[in-house]
Amino acid sequence: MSDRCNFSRWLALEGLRATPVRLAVLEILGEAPRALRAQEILELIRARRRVNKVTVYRILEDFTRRGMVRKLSLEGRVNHFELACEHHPPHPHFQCQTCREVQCLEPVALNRIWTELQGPVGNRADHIDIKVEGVCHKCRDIS
Amino acid sequence: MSDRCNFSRWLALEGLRATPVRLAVLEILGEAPRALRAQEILELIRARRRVNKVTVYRILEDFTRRGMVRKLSLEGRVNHFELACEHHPPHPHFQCQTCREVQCLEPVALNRIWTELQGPVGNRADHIDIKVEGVCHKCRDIS
DNA sequence: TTATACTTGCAACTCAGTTGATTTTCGATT
DNA sequence: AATCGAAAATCAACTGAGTTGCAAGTATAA
Ligand SMILES: [Mn+2]
Ligand SMILES: [Mn+2]
Ligand SMILES: [Zn+2]
Ligand SMILES: [Zn+2]
Repeated sequence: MSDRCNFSRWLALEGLRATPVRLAVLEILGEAPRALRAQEILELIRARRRVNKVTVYRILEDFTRRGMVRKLSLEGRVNHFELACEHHPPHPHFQCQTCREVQCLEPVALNRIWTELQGPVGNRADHIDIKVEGVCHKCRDIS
Repeated sequence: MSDRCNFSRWLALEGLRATPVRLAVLEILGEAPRALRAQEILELIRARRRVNKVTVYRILEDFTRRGMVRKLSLEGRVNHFELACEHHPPHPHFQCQTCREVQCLEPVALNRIWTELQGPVGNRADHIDIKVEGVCHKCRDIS
């Protein structure tokens, strides 16, 4: 996924130095087949280099503010992160109620329900998050 | 909202005693015009009686497991709760990115996109959560 | 009344995430 | 090459929503 992104160039465009930790965060998110928790990202970086958790949290927060990364609040207390590059448009997510694993679903057209979701007159809707909950195929096989 | 619910009877149907704290949780959620955080519920109960936070958290967890209450993961670390009685069918929510306030939106028909959201073959989708983010009318007026 | 299960309270804990201060690194300037 | 200032990383300590285990209280059943 998104192997086509030039992360060094992307950071330069944002006015950020292409430090090893920043590049590691982007590469790990770019290779991930699903949204990752901060702790998973931390452990994956630590497989290649020594790093403090605060650094990773601050980078993820900064990337989120800049819109380079999407922060997903799928369940309380633990956030998931995914790349928000041009190759990863927003899309719905599936979370299994048994194993808590998260899947990325294909983008859906929301044109028809978008206007219904604007809410009371005067609100400005910027984007829609869709989360589907259920039981994944792996957990269904077990039971 | 849902003044028509007989909470004592509902608890009896669930095989639960109609204790003062349980009734207070249901009454507060029934009167709330929006989803509430656990801490807000706690403070509203404390306006009428002494209560320990653990009791409220345990009641909310129990109600959620039984499907009497919906737990919303709108943003990391803080859950919101709302009544899931017959008068409150599931519906989308709006959260303002400025003041973080949550609004309940009208239910929308999802028939059309439901099948698209089933995901990879084999998953069983049970329900869909829709969260709209943006800026509420109050915060728009200010800026 | 006594036994039992249910409910609440208390204190201590967990853990993802945050804060502030300090040190290190890097790129520019001399 | 040495110096300097800003950006980046580190460290320890903290925050706070939610949890756990156990003791104490309360209602129901026998
Ligand atoms: Mn995704
Ligand atoms: Mn609602
Ligand atoms: Zn699963
Ligand atoms: Zn607002």
